[in-house]
Amino acid sequence: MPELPEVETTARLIEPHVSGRRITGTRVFWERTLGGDSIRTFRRKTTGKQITGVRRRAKYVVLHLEDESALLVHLRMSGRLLIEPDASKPGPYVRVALRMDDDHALHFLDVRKFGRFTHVGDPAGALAHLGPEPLGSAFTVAWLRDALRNRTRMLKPLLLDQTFLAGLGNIYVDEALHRARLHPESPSDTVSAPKAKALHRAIRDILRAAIRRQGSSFDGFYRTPEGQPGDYQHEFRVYGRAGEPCPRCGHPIAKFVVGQRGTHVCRRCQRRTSRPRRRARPRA
DNA sequence: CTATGGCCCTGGTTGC
DNA sequence: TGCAACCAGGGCCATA
Repeated sequence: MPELPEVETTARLIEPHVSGRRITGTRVFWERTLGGDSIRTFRRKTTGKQITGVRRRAKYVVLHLEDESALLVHLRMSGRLLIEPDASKPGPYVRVALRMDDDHALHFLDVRKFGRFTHVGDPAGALAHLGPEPLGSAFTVAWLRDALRNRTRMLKPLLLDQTFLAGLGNIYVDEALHRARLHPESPSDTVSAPKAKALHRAIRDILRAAIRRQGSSFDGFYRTPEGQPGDYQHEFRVYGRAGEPCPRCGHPIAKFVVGQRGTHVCRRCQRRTSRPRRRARPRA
């Protein structure tokens, strides 16, 4: 599923095709993709506007418009952005199509309709609830160590919480926890300082490597805007490898559910830690 | 603050 | 073989 590396790749690849272009026409084929606006309202807000820049924040592709508003694109499960010749008629799963002033169009495809293509007047405000970027300067070892210590949730749900840290999804969390030898169900405040450091490094290394490989493709959904699959799935150590030997120790990879998410661990490498039991009161 | 569960969706997989 | 039930999955919302 598209997570930070896939969204980053998408943003980078569409940027040269849409930055500086003007939107000359908007078509919407599934209204709920707009996340609240009616088709009429959305068309009014976007048609004629110039796209001044493309960025990524968390798992959003942000298309900045000339009037300081923006389009927030969230790929969710199955969304994709494509650059198409304007003449081409939208394929079966296209939910939104923006015609550009250079005879190309930006298509938002989304089989499962979970994705969003939303216009917001104040992008900074709309994104303000998100946690730090894992590859940004605010995400330091010290920040992570302290942030983990100040919470009590299980590690995996916490790392998936976009208001805690922005951009990780199910795949890269499983990979990072395995790399750092941490158990997804360990309470975050039981993570030692050295482990926090290892987790910090694992997250950054994995995300950077995945971006270098243009993300991960394994279920027929994610492709770059150029139609190419990513390559990072070949580097998975635990995700989707239930029953296979752990690449580090050979112990079979286990799969179970944590916080309603399929979760992959090596039970030998990743030992669950728990909070010290309340000491029983010595009685008389 | 944390945990749980439902909802949104569809195509692919599983079970009978 | 055919068909229905089931499942994955990110974010959001309601509830406890």
